[in-house]
Amino acid sequence: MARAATTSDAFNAIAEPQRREILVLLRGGERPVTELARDLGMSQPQASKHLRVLREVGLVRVRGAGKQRLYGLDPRGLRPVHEWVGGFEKFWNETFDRLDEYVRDLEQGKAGETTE
Amino acid sequence: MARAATTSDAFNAIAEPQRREILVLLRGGERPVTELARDLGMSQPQASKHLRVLREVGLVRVRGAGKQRLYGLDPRGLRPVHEWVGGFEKFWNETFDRLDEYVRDLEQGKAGETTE
DNA sequence: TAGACACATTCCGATATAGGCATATGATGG
DNA sequence: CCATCATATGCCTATATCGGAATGTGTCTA
Repeated sequence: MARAATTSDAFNAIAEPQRREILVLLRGGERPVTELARDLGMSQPQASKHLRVLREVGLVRVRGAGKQRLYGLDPRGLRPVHEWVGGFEKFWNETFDRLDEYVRDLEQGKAGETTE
Repeated sequence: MARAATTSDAFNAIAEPQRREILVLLRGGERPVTELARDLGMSQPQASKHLRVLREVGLVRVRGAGKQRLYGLDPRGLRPVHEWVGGFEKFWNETFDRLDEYVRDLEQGKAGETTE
């Protein structure tokens, strides 16, 4: 079995840096494909392909505007990711002291061990 | 060019569901490989491989404890992900009304368009 | 030192990329 | 209807998986 499809969920979709950049750009408002491609220094086909993936996982919406197709953000798709990661937040805030101590223990190896 | 390595960063590492499950389990404390494998219904080699990836991106630490190797969470590696996704948070809270309106526009297509 | 137990690594096969390039599809204006 | 501009898709190559099976490495303990 190979790696899961990038279209399987938002986690896979945002694993690709260029797709993340697209999403960031779209925070500024809707944009046509060509503009995205130019601003991100990628080919138009690549931009279209990335946008297809983002569309399939529901992170982006399209609407036609004359000849152009304007892509806009649909950030709701990121909620699952935000929530999942949020489940770890307390580990680097609230409990930061204990965490540091904990990691230090791991590094030194309470039973003698390399952190690697 | 193929897809980026799963070890390239946390985003890629957590794209795999089983690795996310491992991290969730580790929130409860350190665990040896076999236990993780058993609890997640995967083979020991698979568990080891996933743990290797998580280790390489710094999401997990190991320490030897006798025959066993205890894996523990290092949630700091998730901060970049949390922060990146957090940049979109306002889009589904603060501005939720405007967002809904916005998405509705996209769906109907101000210029007549299918959302697809 | 040998045997057992815990874990890591290697080899294999099947698959899904990301990117480049060429080309098809779509909508607009004349 | 045709030329044009904006996008989408198809084809191809190289690569990095994920999973299974077998095997290597490391660490006790008798």
